Amino acid sequence: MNFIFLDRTCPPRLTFIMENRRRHKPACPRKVSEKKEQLKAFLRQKGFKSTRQRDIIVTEFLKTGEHITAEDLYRKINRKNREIGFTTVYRTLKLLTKSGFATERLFADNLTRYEPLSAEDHHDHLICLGCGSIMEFENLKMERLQKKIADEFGFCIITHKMEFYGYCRECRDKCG
Amino acid sequence: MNFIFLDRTCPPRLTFIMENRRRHKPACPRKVSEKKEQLKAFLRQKGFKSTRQRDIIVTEFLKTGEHITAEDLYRKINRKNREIGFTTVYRTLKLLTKSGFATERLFADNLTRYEPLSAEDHHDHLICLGCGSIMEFENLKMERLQKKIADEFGFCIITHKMEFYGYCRECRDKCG
DNA sequence: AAGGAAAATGAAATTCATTTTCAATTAGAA
DNA sequence: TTCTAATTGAAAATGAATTTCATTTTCCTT
Ligand SMILES: [Mn+2]
Ligand SMILES: [Mn+2]
Ligand SMILES: [Zn+2]
Ligand SMILES: [Zn+2]
Repeated sequence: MNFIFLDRTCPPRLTFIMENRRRHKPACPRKVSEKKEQLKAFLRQKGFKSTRQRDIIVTEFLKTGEHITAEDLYRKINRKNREIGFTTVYRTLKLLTKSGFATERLFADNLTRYEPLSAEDHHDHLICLGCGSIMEFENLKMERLQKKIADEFGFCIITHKMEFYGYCRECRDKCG
Repeated sequence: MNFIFLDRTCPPRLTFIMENRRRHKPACPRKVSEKKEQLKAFLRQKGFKSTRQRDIIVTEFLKTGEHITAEDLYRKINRKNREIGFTTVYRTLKLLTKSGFATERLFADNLTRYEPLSAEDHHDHLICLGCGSIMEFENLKMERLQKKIADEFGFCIITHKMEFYGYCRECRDKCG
């Protein structure tokens, strides 16, 4: 598991955030196999091949459900399947991303994480510097305000990135 | 100069953004020397030393005024001062950051840039995928809304990151 | 003005996540 | 089954960021 040392810029102080401890939101088995069917169809349609490795990797990725690095997913898979290489895990996550089944995220610790999420779907993140938990939100008012600000500049937004770093309820209560 | 290839995640399409072309906002000479005095006082107070290299690097950094990589600042300085090394430019930018005279920024191209800005001062960015220009904004309503969202999660925000990627007025008009 | 300790410098080496290479293997169409 | 293109995985390459270390410089103390 990745222990993340997040180097905060402003006050020259080091905090660390641990591996994502958010209660998992693993897709239910039905959803997982549904996704897998979609992917299989997609691969076939594009002339890609379905392989044992891809199946295992995708299954594990969808089961896990949240912001995971290629490295961590590899380790998780490697426990049971010693023969699957890191490179294949890495490439499968890239493939999923390009195919619209996953989204790449780069948070402040500068490690690439993936989450099973169709490309169109959007949300932003609250990241706890204490325990590393990641909360997600979507706020219409926010999106509207963003558009309004952009408009004032004559700027047309294609994507945006919004992340809050701070302390979650538990960590705030604990550390004061 | 850094030509930045920004790999957008969603639609698997490559765009590139060129070196920051924003009209420069170099601090006026008076402000520059004022800052330099402040820094000198700071260094002395902390037991650091004032050196010819630091003076040159800081001067050039403050003159430049905007989001620049260590590499680019080095190249700029190296034209006139062949004997100043990259490492020293890098270390000076780090020092300025730790001292609160500069802020580190990591945009989507994953290169560390620095801007001369005191740590407390805050703004967000609009980044043009066409020409690489970077616009800055600050919006009170936005900050309040962020706080409101965080509050709903019992989350206490320490810092946040908000960046819009898209096309500026000129690029929008040009490319349609 | 020396002298000396601590800090700074810069070339080169290291780190570390990410990405690519390449030879061997495999999927799946014919 | 055969053939071809795709896939795999170990190892190498990449590239920005950071550290190392021998040398030089600053600046405080005699
Ligand atoms: Mn998410
Ligand atoms: Mn800025
Ligand atoms: Zn927490
Ligand atoms: Zn533009």
